[in-house]
Amino acid sequence: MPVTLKQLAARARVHPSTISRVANHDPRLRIAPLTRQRIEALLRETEYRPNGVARGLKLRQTLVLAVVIPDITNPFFGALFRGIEDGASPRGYNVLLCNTDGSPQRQQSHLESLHARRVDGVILASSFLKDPTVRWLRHQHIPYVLVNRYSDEAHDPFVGSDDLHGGRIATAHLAERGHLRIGHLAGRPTVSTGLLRRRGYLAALTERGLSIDPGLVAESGYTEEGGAKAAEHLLSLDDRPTAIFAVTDMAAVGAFGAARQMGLRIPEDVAIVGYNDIPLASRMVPGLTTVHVPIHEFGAAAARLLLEQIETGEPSQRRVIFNPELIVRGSTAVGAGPEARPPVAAALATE
Amino acid sequence: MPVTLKQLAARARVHPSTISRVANHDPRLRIAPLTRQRIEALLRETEYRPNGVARGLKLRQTLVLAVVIPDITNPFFGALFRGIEDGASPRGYNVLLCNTDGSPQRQQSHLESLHARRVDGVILASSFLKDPTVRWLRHQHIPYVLVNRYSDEAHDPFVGSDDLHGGRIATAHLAERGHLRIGHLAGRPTVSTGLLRRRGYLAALTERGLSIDPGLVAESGYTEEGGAKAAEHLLSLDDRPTAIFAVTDMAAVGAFGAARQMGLRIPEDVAIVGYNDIPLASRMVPGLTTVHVPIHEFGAAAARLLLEQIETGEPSQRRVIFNPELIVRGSTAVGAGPEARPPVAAALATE
DNA sequence: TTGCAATGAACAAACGATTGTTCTATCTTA
DNA sequence: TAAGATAGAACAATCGTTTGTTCATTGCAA
Repeated sequence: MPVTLKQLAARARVHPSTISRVANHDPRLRIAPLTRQRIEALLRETEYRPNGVARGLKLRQTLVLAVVIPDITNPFFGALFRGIEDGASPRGYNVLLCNTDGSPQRQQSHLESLHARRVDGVILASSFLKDPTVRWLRHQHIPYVLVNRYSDEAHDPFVGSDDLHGGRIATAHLAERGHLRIGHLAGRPTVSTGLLRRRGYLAALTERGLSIDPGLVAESGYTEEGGAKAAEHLLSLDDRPTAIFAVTDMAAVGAFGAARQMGLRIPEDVAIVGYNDIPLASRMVPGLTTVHVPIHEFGAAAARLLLEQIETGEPSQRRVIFNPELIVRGSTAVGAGPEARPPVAAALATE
Repeated sequence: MPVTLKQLAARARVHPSTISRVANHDPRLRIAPLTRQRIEALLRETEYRPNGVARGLKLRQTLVLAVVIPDITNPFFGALFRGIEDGASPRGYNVLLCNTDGSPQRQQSHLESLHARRVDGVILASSFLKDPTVRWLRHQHIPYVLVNRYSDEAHDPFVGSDDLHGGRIATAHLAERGHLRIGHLAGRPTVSTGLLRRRGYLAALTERGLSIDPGLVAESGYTEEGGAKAAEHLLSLDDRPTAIFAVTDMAAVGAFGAARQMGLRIPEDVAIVGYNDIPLASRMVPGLTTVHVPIHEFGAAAARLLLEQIETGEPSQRRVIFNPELIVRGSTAVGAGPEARPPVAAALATE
């Protein structure tokens, strides 16, 4: 068992409080130089470290944060977590990681457990629009920050990107490449990123005078499997899209697989754009054109916002919005669009 | 502030201990049915949850585990973490995640911090051979399990794969494909996986009667960048290898990039084998031949071993070793080896 | 020598739970 | 009816810190 203040006090023949004051460099402490030296030597010799649990009880702060995400296996959240840890660790915080797999129930039960542990704050990257869990967090006065997805436009501290704009530039890029039938692998409209990127997609179509075909929007969710399924559906349509904007890179990866499976070439037969610019995007062959967002920065900024609230004791409503940026790679290569070579379906359609 | 036992006691006009006993279903409690009902109603009404910090102090257990890894951004560790959480979460544990970036100093400072927090146990996936940090863990009587890498052959509870065998079958596979000059992107010999997979590589060469050329072993570490650099070096040699066994998939991914950069085709000009079978491996083009290990199982087994120690209070020395399995994919495709088409360097060498 | 200010350190009350022990009625039983 | 058993709940110590307050010395000035 690690040494306690009381044991040290016994050895030094002083009161535990005196040891505590020496260890904490209490400025109000008046102490004889010799006594101080004796105690300091003892502290070093025993490598005394205060019991964090007892300290947490007394000081009402645990120096623990929690991060709640859908799935750490998704590279997006790996990078996000690093950003958070890199922001929080130097300030003495440790970080709990909780995966929800997208289940609201697991999210709520994780949060209740975290609350019982008295974590100092929570970063939530798995929130839904109008999420009761977020309201619960607010109601419990637990400091929190939403990241990537928001829940309620105005009231939550939030770090993310302008998803509407991101969806728009991704889709506009495909339109500029000459694509007329652009499909969308969509997130659920109950999630802000899903809703906004879809809106951006629709806005871009309208702005370019392209017709909107609801049949070209397929809900994929944010996973590779979901992306593969939804893409397979779209690409099996009689007049299939010549291009697809996927709500996330992982969905795009699924679409890559589905297209390959169906013998379609990328970008010749179908162009694909993703979202997030995870490291995998640049490693694919061809490279995945995608909307870049500074994932690590998301995490770092979220940590900052959270620590700020913890330190001031005031809930914040600050929103940090990064500007998404299109990164063009091979999956939408020039000269491969429909203007260069009419896709199979288009050719058939002229019969 | 959440409600406390004392406040509830005041409202119910009983002693706090009575509330505690009702809340915990203390079997030794004798209580009037009406009083019990009154208290139970109060507990439900106020949604009382005991303060985990106070509970931790009194019971000397925090229900928190910690996972220490090099970098969660590496997909291997993402899957590992999920395995751990899936094993620990149903038992009421939350899990702290700490990244070391391979630095022994960060590892040690993380562990000291975790110890001060009185985490119930630690899963360490970033240990070195003869790691002073591991000795420190043992000395502090902190329950721990090493995973993937071990530190000291006999004395630590460990979950991993037979790396010697894995390195051997990976290399043997390349030899069977007809490769005579097989390079190795190696891990540092101060890490068990690095050392053993290298030994496996050497053993396979010897067994196949192939000559051992120390110049064909380049230290890459476990990152993509390291793999790229080391591969570039090997592939620039006058008599460059026609095949490469990389110590991990991430290093292999780096090698993929380097080969591409140099205009070499995979597998025609250079065949590549990785290790771990991360999801990325099957998504590469061509698919990456690799040594499969059950990563999620690693995590689940490590959690089991750790919880077992925590519950019995006895340090364990159990070792769970999984059998690695070769997964053959396009990066070592048949008919593309040197017997089918002499690689450039070999052709030049005949001049 | 008395009185008062420093000085140096002990005291004690939290923080919020858990749990062995003790106390006080009430009820049996002889 | 007195003694003992039992039910029902209070008491109190403890986990290891932190921190406002109090207490004893000593030193110095009057």
